[in-house]
Amino acid sequence: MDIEKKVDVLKALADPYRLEILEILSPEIRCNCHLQDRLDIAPNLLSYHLKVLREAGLIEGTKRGRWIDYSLTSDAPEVIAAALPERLRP
Amino acid sequence: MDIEKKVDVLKALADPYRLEILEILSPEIRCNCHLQDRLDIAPNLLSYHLKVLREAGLIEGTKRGRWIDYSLTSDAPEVIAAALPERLRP
DNA sequence: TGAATAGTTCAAGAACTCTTGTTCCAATGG
DNA sequence: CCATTGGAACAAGAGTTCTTGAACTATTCA
Repeated sequence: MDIEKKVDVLKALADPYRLEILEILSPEIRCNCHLQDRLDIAPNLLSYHLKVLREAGLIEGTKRGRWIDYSLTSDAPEVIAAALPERLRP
Repeated sequence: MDIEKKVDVLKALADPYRLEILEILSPEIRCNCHLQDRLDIAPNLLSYHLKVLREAGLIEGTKRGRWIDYSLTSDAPEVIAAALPERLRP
């Protein structure tokens, strides 16, 4: 993974809303509406943060009628591990 | 670890210079002058980035005459692990 | 079909971080 | 002691990112 990409992933993680979204999504798939209920955040702002996470390759969404089900990507843990300095991976 | 502190740690990681500093320091202690040689960066800017890493608890420096030896803190790996979403720790 | 709703996208401003230039402090060595 | 050197601290500007408000698209349901 090149350094630009590493920085993108780490920047995507480095925000309170986005960390909380990842915590919510980490045990299970959740629709956007569920995130909306839990986060006390404007809809368009939630949308923005979801986009940042999507572009970093950490989450993905599949449309279901009016809603979108978001989940972690299967390789999110690897993506995060690869972004950390080599000898500092926990 | 509270969420503000997690964000601070992740922000500290999310910069190309700082990632490189951590890579350089991860196998061994290095004086500031060595970092200066390797990084092609203004001295005061290096100083700024070292300060960010220091305040995040990832590195520490001990003065040796005119130079400062920087090293990773012993709990840097734990600090990083604690900053990541619980189920996403690699 | 047409109104209402869920979500996204765009643009502008606020807030923050990075970078640069300058100044300051402490240690070295003549 | 005084000039020099390495590093840190501060302030101002540039560049990013976050937040807000408005407009837009797609789906649902009367």
